[in-house]
Amino acid sequence: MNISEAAKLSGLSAKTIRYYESIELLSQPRRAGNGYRSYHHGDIKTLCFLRQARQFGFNIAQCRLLLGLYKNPQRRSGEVHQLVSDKLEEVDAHIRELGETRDLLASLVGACSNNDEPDCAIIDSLADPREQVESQCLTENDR
Amino acid sequence: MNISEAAKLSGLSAKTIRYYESIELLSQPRRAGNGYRSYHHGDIKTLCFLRQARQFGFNIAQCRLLLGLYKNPQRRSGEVHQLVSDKLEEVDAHIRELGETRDLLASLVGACSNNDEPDCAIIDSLADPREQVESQCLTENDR
DNA sequence: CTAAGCCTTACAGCAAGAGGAAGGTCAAGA
DNA sequence: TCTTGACCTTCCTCTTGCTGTAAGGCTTAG
Repeated sequence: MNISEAAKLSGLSAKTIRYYESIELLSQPRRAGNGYRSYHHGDIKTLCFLRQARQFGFNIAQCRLLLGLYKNPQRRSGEVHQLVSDKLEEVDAHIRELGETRDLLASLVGACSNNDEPDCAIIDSLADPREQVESQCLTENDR
Repeated sequence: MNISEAAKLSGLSAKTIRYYESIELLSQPRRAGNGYRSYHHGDIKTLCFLRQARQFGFNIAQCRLLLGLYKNPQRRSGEVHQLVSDKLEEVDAHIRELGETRDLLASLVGACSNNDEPDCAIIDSLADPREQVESQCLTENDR
């Protein structure tokens, strides 16, 4: 099948498939007589694997590792497990961080008088140099 | 004061300050006789404003809007409120999405036998083309 | 014969800076 | 006075993960 069919089945775009090939994340596919790329069932599974790994937040380097394990019949499942649980922790940390950001945003939203007057607690708070000092001291002390 | 002092006080890097100037997010600062950029108290507040806005997840275009409101004594606080509550919603949506990703990752981690054998439920699941069909149908139906 | 709809390669550009080269300036110490 | 180190300047390239576009070739239907 041609690249657009492979794209449809895998959920990646044709552009993305060619890009993965260009950075050697994917190996060169077979070519039909006219030079068109030709994909088969196993290729589609690989493409799906990459799409899902990317959706889970693995970057290209990590996808390379995962793909190596996928292709390796002698892999140890413990290695896969490690990569995935590391990612889980990373996502958890990101969620916590975003949660703090959300809470701060919510407190800004609550403090603003939200009318036609120029006075605005949000503006005041954003421009306040002190908003940074504490957290900077904290991170410095952390080290 | 010179740029590195302004950087320290604002929490931005000197690189970033120059970059903001190059994209005209910041106006040209005064220059000392030797050509060095020279910053004063009001500049520091502006820099802090930008640092905080970026930390809250506003992109450069949004920072431009916010900065316009900051500099405008005739602003209506309602406009600021709108921008910030939109961002709050955006962050909320992002958190929900990441939450789903985390749950899926956690289920993968739980399903893996995590040992020296090659059999791995994670690998199988990632390569499974069906994992995509439902969500794709959903998004298509949504339109 | 032509038009649409595929396919190919190759180059440019996006955000939001970080890193580094090459050179000018300034203040302190030998 | 000379040097050394820490600043500062501009300019250029690199990053990540693609997406857009140009210019051209193949295929199939009317």
